[in-house]
Amino acid sequence: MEKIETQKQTGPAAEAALPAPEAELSSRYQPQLIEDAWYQRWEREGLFTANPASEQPPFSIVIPPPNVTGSLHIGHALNNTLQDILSRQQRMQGKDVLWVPGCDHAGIATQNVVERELAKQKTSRHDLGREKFIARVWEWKQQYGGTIMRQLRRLGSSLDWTRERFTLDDGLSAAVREVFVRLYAEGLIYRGDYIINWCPRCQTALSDIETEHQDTSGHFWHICYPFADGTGSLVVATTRPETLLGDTAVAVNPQDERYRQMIGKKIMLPLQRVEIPVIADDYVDKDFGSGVVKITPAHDLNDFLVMQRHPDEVGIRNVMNPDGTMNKNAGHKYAGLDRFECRKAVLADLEAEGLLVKTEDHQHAVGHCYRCHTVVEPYLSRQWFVKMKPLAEPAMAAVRDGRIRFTPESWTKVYLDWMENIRDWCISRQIWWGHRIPAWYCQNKECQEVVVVKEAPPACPKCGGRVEQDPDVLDTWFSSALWPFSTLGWPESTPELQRYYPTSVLVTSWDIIFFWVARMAMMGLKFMGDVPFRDVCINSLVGDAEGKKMSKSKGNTVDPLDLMEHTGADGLRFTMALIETQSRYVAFTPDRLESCRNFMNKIWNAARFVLMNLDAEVSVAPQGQPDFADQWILSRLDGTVERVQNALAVYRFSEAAQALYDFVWHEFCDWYLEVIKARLAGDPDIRRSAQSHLLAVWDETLRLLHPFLPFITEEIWSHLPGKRDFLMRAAWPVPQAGRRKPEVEQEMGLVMEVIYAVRNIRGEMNVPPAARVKLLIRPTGTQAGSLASHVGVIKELAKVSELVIDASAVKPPMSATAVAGGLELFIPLEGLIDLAKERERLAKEIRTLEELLTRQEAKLSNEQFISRAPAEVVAAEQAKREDYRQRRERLQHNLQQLSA
RNA sequence: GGGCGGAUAGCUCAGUUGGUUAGAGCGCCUGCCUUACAAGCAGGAGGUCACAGGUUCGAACCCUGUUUCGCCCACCA
Repeated sequence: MEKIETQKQTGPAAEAALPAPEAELSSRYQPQLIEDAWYQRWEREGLFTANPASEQPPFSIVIPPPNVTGSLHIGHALNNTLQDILSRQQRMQGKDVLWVPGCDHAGIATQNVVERELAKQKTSRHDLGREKFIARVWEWKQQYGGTIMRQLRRLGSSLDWTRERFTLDDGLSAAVREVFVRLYAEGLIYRGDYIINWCPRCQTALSDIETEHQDTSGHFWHICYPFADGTGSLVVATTRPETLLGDTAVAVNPQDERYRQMIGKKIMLPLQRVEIPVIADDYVDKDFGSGVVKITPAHDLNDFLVMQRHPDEVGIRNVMNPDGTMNKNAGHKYAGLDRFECRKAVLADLEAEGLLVKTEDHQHAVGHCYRCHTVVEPYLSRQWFVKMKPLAEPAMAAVRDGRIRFTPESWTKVYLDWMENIRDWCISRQIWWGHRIPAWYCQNKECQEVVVVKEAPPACPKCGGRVEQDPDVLDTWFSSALWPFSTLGWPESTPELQRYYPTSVLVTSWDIIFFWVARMAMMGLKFMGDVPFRDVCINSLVGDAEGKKMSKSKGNTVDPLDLMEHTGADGLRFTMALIETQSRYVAFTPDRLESCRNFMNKIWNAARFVLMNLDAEVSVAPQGQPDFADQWILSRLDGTVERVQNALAVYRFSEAAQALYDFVWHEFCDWYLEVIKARLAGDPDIRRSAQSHLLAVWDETLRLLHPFLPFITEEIWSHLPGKRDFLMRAAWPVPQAGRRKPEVEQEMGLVMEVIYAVRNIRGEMNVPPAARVKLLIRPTGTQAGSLASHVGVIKELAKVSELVIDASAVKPPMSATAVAGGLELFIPLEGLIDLAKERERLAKEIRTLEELLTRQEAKLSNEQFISRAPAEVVAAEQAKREDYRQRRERLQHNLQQLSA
């Protein structure tokens, strides 16, 4: 109630902005005049709002929350179009639909954006301090954060805006703390010193999957490590010579005969002039390189693990600052140098000392920050981690036993493979924008208690000392992992949570299966005891015309808002549906968009035709018996309903869109509308019957189209006769067995064949379009009877002046001939016919038939085929051969006659 | 190193358990401003489905291998 009141206040202004529906459709399709208005009407009427108290079965989707920093790109357009198609279809099918909108705070990304703003103003987050900086980000969020949500409205997304969420909302933040505290209590969250991926530019830890490995051509430097006692040396190879400064051991394989004697000896580490031991560890592959590995525990994961296995022999020396420069442990000569500068300096110095044995080119994968693409440094630091194995087990089971089902199915393996090899998740980030880790440390040096609780404790519960909260925040994906239940009110037991969890389907792209889908599965099972979604529909990534991934840096992006400006939201939506074929990448090409815009125009014009041929009093209830053409189109429509329904049920959006396109354009417009014109111009009774059936078919077609094309269909619908509620809440069509008429479709097929054949002759013979021709049909079988009732249609659509059907007809001398479905067609073309041309045309047709016949004979002379193929297949092939034979004979006969 | 996906018309792509003359959009050619639509209508050309084997009565589709393009994962310094 309250909501409606507030809306009324803004009502008059909004109302004034809406154009009053006109009696007729404008002669041109102008989407920009109708789309925003309809969205406002739907939203004001509460048509997007779910009703937890509803009697209807629920259907729910949570949006993959876009980054607050973002604006709508083509991938969002695709992803949200698909979700909206499903939501609208389900709503029309009587479900109580909840599609939850919202944004992700996108920790590092957003912080980077605001920091760049600050840099422009010659200041920084460090100048501002934590509190002021965070306030600044919130300000920024208030100002720009709504952009993408507005753009989703523009696209027509039927999101329930009364339930919009943001990952930093109070409720969602409470959920984050709840989860953290519970996992910590169970020992599934822990804190420790490990090698993590460190971005020296963002100055934060990253998880493994936030590190993107790129193959890079680098070098392999072989360096001489002399023994301390002067008895020789070992050669080690490295791709990162600057880490030499942090070496605390050299390792060989214990089985390696070459080095067995050296184990336990001391190396005098070059440049650093410190002694380090030679140790033995199985990790060393004796067949790789020299079989000797330098051990740098503070800057390499494997080396760190080696150190842990040899705690008494191997020390640790961190030689780098968080910003990627060398620290004083690196030695005064190198301290302060950037890591890559230091690399050069180290190499130069080794060279000078004659210790650089050789330099090889080397291809290797180098980790880069997924946010800023800086080279990531393996770095020893104290971080928070989630223990993943116990969480992954149930998440794997849920997929294995089908409680979660991927579409396309092939993603299942990707998901499971990753889960099988999962490693603990580093969740702490050294940034400020995000959920602060709910851990407090007692400042009393004697105590040092770590307190992990949901709300800040006033003092240390153990010693009463002062506590300070951990300065770090959580990985953004930690809160995203809770999205399917945190948005529904968890940990409170809300009606929404009861009703809409598990959600029905998750629609997302494959690039975030690990980041998001897998983690939601784990967290949902852990905290809700059930999967977060039943189906995972994986949509494509949209590339450019060359199939390249779109990115701002490549400059090959297209702005969906520009596209909608040009084509309307519906045109873009249809393009998105048509393009989604479940392959990894789909190419966005402007001609595809163009053809969809043309389709919108076709629909608009069909609507105009329908409207201008309806009288105001026409009722939707069909009057009188359906005519042959009505039966045909209803049969085709019914098939289309089934195709679209089946395709959507398995998320084959392209197939569904294609079925709609074909039906509307090539059946409804090309044939039904053309055929019905005569009846609409006929006697009042005939006209009325035609109108009512036309309206019924069009009515249902609009319903079928609506989930794909909500705006244009709603607009057209509103102009149809009769007092009409929103199309958006009309019932979606269902297939009705009684409407399928294979015999009618077959008969219509024959009529179409005749018309095609005549048109072909006209086209090939260059008969002027306006000129009418005579047509003589000689039936051979039983088709004559059925054909007789379609004389009018054939005459009209094939531009025939006079049509004779006669089994004893004789081919008139100067005439063109064709054979269609057991019928022989003669078109007398005295004066018009070009004999040579007709001979050529016939000869070509005969050649085609001859080729087919040869193939057919070969097939049928194969005894294996006759004996082993199913009888109906053999029969069909035989019938085909007969058909080809007859047609060839007729045409040959006619050709001879023509030559005579 | 492991895994995945693609190779079909000039271009971008469909082709759902193997069985009509392999389809669409765009482009191309011919003719049309025919009162819903030139953002359109009618007709047409264009493909040894990457290659080589195999399974089968029958393969674009299933199997094996090859070539080639792309992607994902990975603690060989």
